[in-house]
Amino acid sequence: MRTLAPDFYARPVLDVARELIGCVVEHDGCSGVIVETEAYHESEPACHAYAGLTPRTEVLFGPPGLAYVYRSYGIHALLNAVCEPEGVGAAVLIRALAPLDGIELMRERRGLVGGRPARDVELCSGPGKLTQALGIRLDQNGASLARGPVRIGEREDGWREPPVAIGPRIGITRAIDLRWRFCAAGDANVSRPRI
DNA sequence: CATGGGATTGACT
DNA sequence: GTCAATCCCATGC
Repeated sequence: MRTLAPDFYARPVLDVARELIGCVVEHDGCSGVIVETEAYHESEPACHAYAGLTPRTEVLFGPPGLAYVYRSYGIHALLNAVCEPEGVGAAVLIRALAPLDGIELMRERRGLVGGRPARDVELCSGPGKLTQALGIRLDQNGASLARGPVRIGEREDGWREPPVAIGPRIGITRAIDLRWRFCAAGDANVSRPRI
């Protein structure tokens, strides 16, 4: 896989969020196609960087192309790609994948869902699910997305990106009017609520 | 130093 | 539809 260079991320976060749809995330024997993203920027209060430069947000303000991984609700690790030039706090949250390789390993990592093994569409259809399925943990915070262990790259098999649907971001309480969520239209792996 | 909220999920009514 | 699980860290006293 040809991984995306830091230049790709050193641009307006909305452009990167849209263009990451259709790219591939790879980690520890598993991979999937990105079908849902959200953009976050220091200028709006739903972004962690809105609070300024703190130990928590240090990576967000760092160079583009790094992984920003943080714990959500005390339980889930959420994967973001740091964007915009160094010094600007912005990132794209990876919210859902279409499973590609290592599906049985993903199923093992996801464990039982409703008392039975997860169906394919339950493996990566949410930001906490996909990190669990790929084995991405907090210790990957600050790592390079070009060099790994978590890598993001372009597909080389001629797959065409579907139309992208746009809507408001999910699960936040502030800046809920911004339509900064991007989904591969009609893809079954997009999390709820669907646009 | 204590407290409280959050970019979620899964189980249950 | 409701609700608990559970951790990091920002905030305030």
